[in-house]
Amino acid sequence: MRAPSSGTASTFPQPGTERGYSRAVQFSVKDYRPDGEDAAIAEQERLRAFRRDEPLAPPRLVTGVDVSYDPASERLVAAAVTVDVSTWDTVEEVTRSGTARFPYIPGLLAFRELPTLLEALADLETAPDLFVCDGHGLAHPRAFGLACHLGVLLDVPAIGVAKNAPWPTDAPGEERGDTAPILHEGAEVGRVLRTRTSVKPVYVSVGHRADLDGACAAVLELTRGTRLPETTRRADALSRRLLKG
DNA sequence: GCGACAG
DNA sequence: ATCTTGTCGC
Repeated sequence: MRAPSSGTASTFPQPGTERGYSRAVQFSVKDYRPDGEDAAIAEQERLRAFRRDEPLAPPRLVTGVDVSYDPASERLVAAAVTVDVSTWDTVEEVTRSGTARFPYIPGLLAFRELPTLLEALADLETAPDLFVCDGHGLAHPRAFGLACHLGVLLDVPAIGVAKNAPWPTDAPGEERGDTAPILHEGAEVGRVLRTRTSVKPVYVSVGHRADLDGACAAVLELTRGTRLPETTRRADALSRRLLKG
């Protein structure tokens, strides 16, 4: 499917059409901020048509993204860390500091974090095989969480790994690797995945250009002895270190 | 009306 | 998201 012709006065980016800002992600956006909650929801529903499913091959370069926030200053710091899964080395880091211009509203997290995050990602020099987001993808009330949003705007493979459930789910078994489905109207839109035996599971869902089996396999690969993916941990550490330090 | 609600 | 250290257990 192609981007819709902009006959209206939409200032929103057309997926996959932006060029020149970054060699890696080829996307630019100065101020991606809908005017209110209804407009934000409409934007999610507009972009949802561009989301695609694709088999995800075992990735070598994986980029974890995360955003830290300081309520006092209303300052955001976004970080992205690319890890070479074959060596466990960090091969690239980018960060960006910004100001919160959209409130945190459950279901609309992307509008708060994406502007700063996209600016950080524009500095990436190497395109990874997969982006791992700190939040949901398809396991979202409108089936368009942060991982879908980021994936579609940049037209890159992306998955969501959240620390909390989007809605009540069954619990997986206690062993690492055990899963339970995240169901929405009978369809499996994500998976509760136990990444460490007897430790609270994570919530995995596809964002864009990935499949759930491949997503879960990648997450298990990235969680050797930790609950959260190594990519997420490094991005989190980097963003909060910059926020404070 | 009230509470819950990815980060 | 953030406020916050050590501590118990595998």
